[in-house]
Amino acid sequence: MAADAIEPLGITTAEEEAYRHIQRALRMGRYRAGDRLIPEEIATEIGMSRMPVREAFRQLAAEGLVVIRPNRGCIVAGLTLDEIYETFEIRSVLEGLAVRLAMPHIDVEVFEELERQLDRMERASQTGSSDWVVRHQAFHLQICQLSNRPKLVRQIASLHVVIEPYLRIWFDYVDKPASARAEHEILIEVLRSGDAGKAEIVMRDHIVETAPLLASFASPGRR
Amino acid sequence: MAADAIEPLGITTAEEEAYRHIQRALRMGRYRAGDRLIPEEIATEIGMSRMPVREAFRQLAAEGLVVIRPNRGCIVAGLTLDEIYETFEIRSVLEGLAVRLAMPHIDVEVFEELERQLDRMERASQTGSSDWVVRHQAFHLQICQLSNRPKLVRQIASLHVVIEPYLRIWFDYVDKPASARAEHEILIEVLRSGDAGKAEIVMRDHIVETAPLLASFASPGRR
DNA sequence: AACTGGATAAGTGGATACACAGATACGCTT
DNA sequence: AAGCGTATCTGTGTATCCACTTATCCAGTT
Repeated sequence: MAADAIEPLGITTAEEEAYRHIQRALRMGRYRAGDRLIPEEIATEIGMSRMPVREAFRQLAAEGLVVIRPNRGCIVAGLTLDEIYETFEIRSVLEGLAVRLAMPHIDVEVFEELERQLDRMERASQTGSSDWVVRHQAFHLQICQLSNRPKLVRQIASLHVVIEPYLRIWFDYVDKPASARAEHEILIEVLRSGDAGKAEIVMRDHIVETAPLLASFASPGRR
Repeated sequence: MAADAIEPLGITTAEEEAYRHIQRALRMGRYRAGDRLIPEEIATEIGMSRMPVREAFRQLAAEGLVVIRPNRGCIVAGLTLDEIYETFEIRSVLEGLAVRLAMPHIDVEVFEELERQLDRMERASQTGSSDWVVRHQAFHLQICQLSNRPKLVRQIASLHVVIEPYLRIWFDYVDKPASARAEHEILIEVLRSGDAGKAEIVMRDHIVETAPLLASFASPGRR
């Protein structure tokens, strides 16, 4: 099929495309919290009608990236300070669980891969905020995925997306990957120890401790 | 306005109505896993067009209650045994977190209310499975809400909905509210102790321990 | 001058009709 | 009987229209 040549892997429905398009924009912080997302506008931007865009809105709303108010359209969700904390709290227990469950599936190759990830993270930190945030997420998800719990990983990934714009801002202001490297080395260290319970605690602490640092900076607009 | 008299609180858009309608049916176990949900059918059932139904599907899919496969429509999501376990694992850490954060907000009135809830649960257990499951969820959510973390409570509630049909089947087969009462009394007891860390552990154990009991019964169809 | 009220404009939510593509099922050919 | 092609069905996307809510603005009133 000719279509196959153009889109090699995966069927790209219009709704999927709209979803990806808007999500990318939100992750990159292109919109600010409270901005209205006009279906008409986005539809013409991607070259489709309003319906798939509306359906993409629903999906994004379910993930907490936007808020749909009846008859008043779709606005970009902004996290209050409390909500940022809350998100990190939730992340901490979910990723803590993930790392505990991952422990039995960890072998030597994993550590090599994680070290490589850390190197990539450090290199990316010199390139710019975007790359570092992406690599940082990849590092965390890499560990979580070893738990072999698809739904759990999915929820964690979803939370990462929600806080991504805030992480970017944070990075741009403080440029703090130096200590980040050390912190993540500690994570790998506890994985090496083989103590699942301890790993869970370390992961939880690691996550909640970064929350106040991040929250101390102005969030990209409030509700 | 006359409309106010008919619908006293909250604007009920058609999409909202479709969502509630389908969700209720799914919670009650009216459909079995793998059943196809035909937009046309449901639309005429509630008296609206297919469009709001389609959007309701999206929302339900985001919550994991249904699965939308491209060009192949919407089917009721079934949980495999592994997925039931996984859901309980996630619930355990989230509700554990909730109860830990709830601890500072607990006072005397709370215990009175929780005891009343337990009584209602026990009375409901004689009425039938439906009532007991609802009361049981209410009891858990009551505690979680004290954490004052809206997003966290929302996620927990969403997980409750997903496992609700399985809880109903479980109840119908074993009728075990007797030991359930004792277990939940223990929960209240640890809340009284004021030890947040201990409460978290007790809640986590309470939840994961019920999973294997529930999973030992046939789930309502598989994927 | 500030506040309230209504008129008007804009945008969302929903209905309907239609075109297209993928999936399933059936029947045909070999 | 197995493989293949076709037919039909259904889901997805587009276009258009309408109703209703919300938002804006201007004028009138106090």
